[in-house]
Amino acid sequence: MTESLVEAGGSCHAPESPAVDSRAIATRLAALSHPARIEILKHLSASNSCCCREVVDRLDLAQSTVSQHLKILVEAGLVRFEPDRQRSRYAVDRVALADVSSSLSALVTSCCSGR
Amino acid sequence: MTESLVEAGGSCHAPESPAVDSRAIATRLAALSHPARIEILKHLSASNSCCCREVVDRLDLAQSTVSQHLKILVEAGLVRFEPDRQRSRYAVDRVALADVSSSLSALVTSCCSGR
DNA sequence: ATCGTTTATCGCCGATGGACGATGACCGAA
DNA sequence: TTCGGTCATCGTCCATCGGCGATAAACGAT
Repeated sequence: MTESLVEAGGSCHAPESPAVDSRAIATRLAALSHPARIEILKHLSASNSCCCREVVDRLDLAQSTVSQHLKILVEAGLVRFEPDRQRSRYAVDRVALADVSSSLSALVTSCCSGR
Repeated sequence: MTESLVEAGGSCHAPESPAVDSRAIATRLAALSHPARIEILKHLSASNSCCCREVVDRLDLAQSTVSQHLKILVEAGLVRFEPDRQRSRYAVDRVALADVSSSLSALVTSCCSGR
């Protein structure tokens, strides 16, 4: 299912090719490291169609703030953006989200079996 | 300002939700959302005993910077700290690390099946 | 046409993060 | 003792984040 980036069993690891790209995973985790964005993700996944306004109604944040958070999530590749006529539609990219999770899982696995 | 996002400790509702605490997971992911800290985790897991100096030698960062990152990881509960006489010993808390991973996994799962 | 709604973006500001050097404390060795 | 090495913390600087209001653009409805 996931890419086999982690060496299994072997204790030799390449010096310059890390099992997980620290910068890549840190960037995506940064997009997730805000409670409002987690809430947004949960709400997006709970309803099929989400416009910005809908999220604004749920969270107690200004519209501009929510729009900013949505933009961060889109730029991180975790949320897909589809400009409807008037209302933008936002939807969780479940594949990308699962990929982040598996990346972190790979990091943890490599940290736990790294010795 | 963000009180309405999460009711901390409140167990009055969320009867079937898998209790994905947005603030808790965001905090721990924040500790992981920096490439230097990911690198530190990888180095800590690769060697059984790691003092601060050892990490400084590998990463191209000042000693004070590395010490700060280590402190952040310790405060997040991801790294255990054991003051030796002269050299502090840092070690990955593999259980805590696995817990973060499973928390994110739970969030992703709830986002993917949350409809 | 105007009005109302939704959205993205801009500017601003306070708070935080991340980097560094300098400093002092601690400890082992000479 | 002194010297060298290690470490945590302090202060400073700069960049970014996170919040808001205001604004303009786009669109539907009237």
